[in-house]
This record gives sequence, structure tokens and C-alpha cells, in this order.
Amino acid sequence: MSNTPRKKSGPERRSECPLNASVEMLGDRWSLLIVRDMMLRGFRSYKEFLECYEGIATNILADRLHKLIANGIITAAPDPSDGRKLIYSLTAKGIDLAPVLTEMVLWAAAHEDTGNHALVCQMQNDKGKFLDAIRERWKSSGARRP
Amino acid sequence: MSNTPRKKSGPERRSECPLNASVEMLGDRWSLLIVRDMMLRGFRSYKEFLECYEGIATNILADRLHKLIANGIITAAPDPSDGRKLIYSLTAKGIDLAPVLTEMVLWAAAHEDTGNHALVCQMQNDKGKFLDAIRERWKSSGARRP
DNA sequence: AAATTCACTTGCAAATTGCAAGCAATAATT
DNA sequence: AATTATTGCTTGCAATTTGCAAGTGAATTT
Repeated sequence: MSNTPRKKSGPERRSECPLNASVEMLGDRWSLLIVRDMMLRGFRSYKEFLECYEGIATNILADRLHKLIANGIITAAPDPSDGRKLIYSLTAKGIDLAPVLTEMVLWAAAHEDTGNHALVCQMQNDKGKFLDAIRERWKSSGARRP
Repeated sequence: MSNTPRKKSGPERRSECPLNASVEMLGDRWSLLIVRDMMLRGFRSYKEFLECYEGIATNILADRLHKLIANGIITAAPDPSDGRKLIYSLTAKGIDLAPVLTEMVLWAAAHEDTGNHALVCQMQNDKGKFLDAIRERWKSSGARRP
């Protein structure tokens, strides 16, 4: 886990509990799916996120991207090769969500009848290696599609 | 992780992705907080859940408890010593959420200014031991307040 | 110059949330 | 035995959030 400075005097929270902080930042039906698409599918642009398997609406996507930026989980930068595009990237904080994502995937895979067995097996066989690979791919912001 | 039978032909999901399954079951502002209160604070009754730090509304609590039951994460049984009460318990599936909870707590604690440092330190110092302790406490449904 | 693509925004209906109040069943108190 | 309190909800209703469809404007391609 990387050590970025903690947010001081941040947004008003319902409680001081760290789990509640996570839930307030990520506890909805879309935010983690966007992070998934960045981390696992290498998505970087608004248009790509729209293609997510679950079919997010355009206004919700824009809203969630803003909130993820506000929470320091992703950043947006103009694409130098196309002035219309923004390139979204995971911050260190965003990359640190990899263990959360992994545990959620393993939990669902263990108890529900879900797909993407290749990913699940990879996670099961060597969780540490899988996490290292994700961190490696995003080092120096040079992520490419897997 | 325990091996309960997977749900077959379960509820309609937006996609087959295991992360999406988790998000559909847990991706709201309350469900995981209820699980936290059971797992970490030993709460077992409706009234106790109402006392959660974040102040859940009565109708939302009833709704979330029903959904957690429907998803096989908790169960409800009448209290033999008080006919008004129901005793809620974590299922094996619910106990298996401990790693998810742990990673979410550690992530928020690393990146936000949150409280409950005792819990966080305990998780940081020996994650495995902490998880074992939770599983042990819930073994044979004999959980008691920590 | 015209058409297309991209990243949104806007309107509006439907669903969800949150607050306050009420209610039936059981338990405790007088 | 009658009254009061507690428990686990449900109901009504207003406010917020979500989701769909249809724009909009700047940048790019043709």
C-alpha cells in the first residue's frame, strides 16, 4: 500500500468509522464498476466507460467520474492527441483499491454463480502476484490495455 | 473461506461479473454497515442496529435486513427468551465478508482521516489473526459481544 | 464546408431514501 | 388484572437520486 498524505478536515461524514468512509465514497451501484474497468480492462475515456457491461447512463457516468475525482481516486487530463478527449487515470489511492476489488470478486465467486472464471482463478491461485501485476501496470501512469 | 453451495439460477443480474454481483448485493450506503455492526460490535437485534453510529432510518433498516436475508448473508430466528425479539446471525457467506470489510477499512484508514485506530492497528499488525478471531467468534453461531 | 465524434448537459418520469408517526404483539410493572 | 413500556416493524409523504431520451457545443474527420 502506498503512502499518500491523508485528507485532513475532509468532507462531513456520518461517522468517524473507516468502513463508513469507504461506503460513502464507494457505496453505490456504479463507482466500483468504473474502477474495475480502469484497473482490469484498461479503460481510460468516457466513451469506453459507457461500454461497461452493465450499461451506465451518460449523466450517472459523468456524475460518478466527478465524485471519483473529488475523492482523489482518479484524475482527468486532456488527451494531447485529441482535444475532445479526457484521459482518466487511477491515482495511488485508486490503485490501492485493488485488494478491495479482489476480495469482493473472490467473495461473490465463492458464493454466487458468476462468470469470468479466468480472472477468478488468477486471483485465487496467487492473490499477491495478481495485485503486484496491477500495481506494476499502473506504475508511472503508463497503463495499457491488458 | 468456507464452501457453501453456490446459488443457481439466482436473481437477474446486470452482468455476469462477480464484482457486479457483490455491488448489487452490498453496493449501497447501509448494508455493509449492518454487517460491520454484527461482525465487530456483536449486534444481533433490530434495536441494536438502530443505534448504529450513522443513524439508519427504521424503514431502511427493515428493508436492508430483508435484503441481506434474501441474499443469504444473514438469518433471523425468534429469541426464545423474548417473543418480541428476533435474533439476527451472520451466515457462513456473511462471515466470509470479513476480508472485504478488512480491506475497505484498511483502505480508508490509509487514505482518509478516520477514527477507531485500535481496530485499524489490529488489522494492520496481523490481518490473518484478526480474520481468524472473527471466524472463531462466530463458529457454531455462538457469537458474543467482544 | 459538412458530417461525425466526443464528452457531456438538460428535462422529466420513476424509483429510492429519509423522516415522523402509527401499530400490533409481547413483556414488565403496578 | 390492568396499565405501561418495549420491540420490530409498517405507512404516508416529501425530498433526493436514478435512469432514459434528447439535446449541445467543441474538436476532428471527410
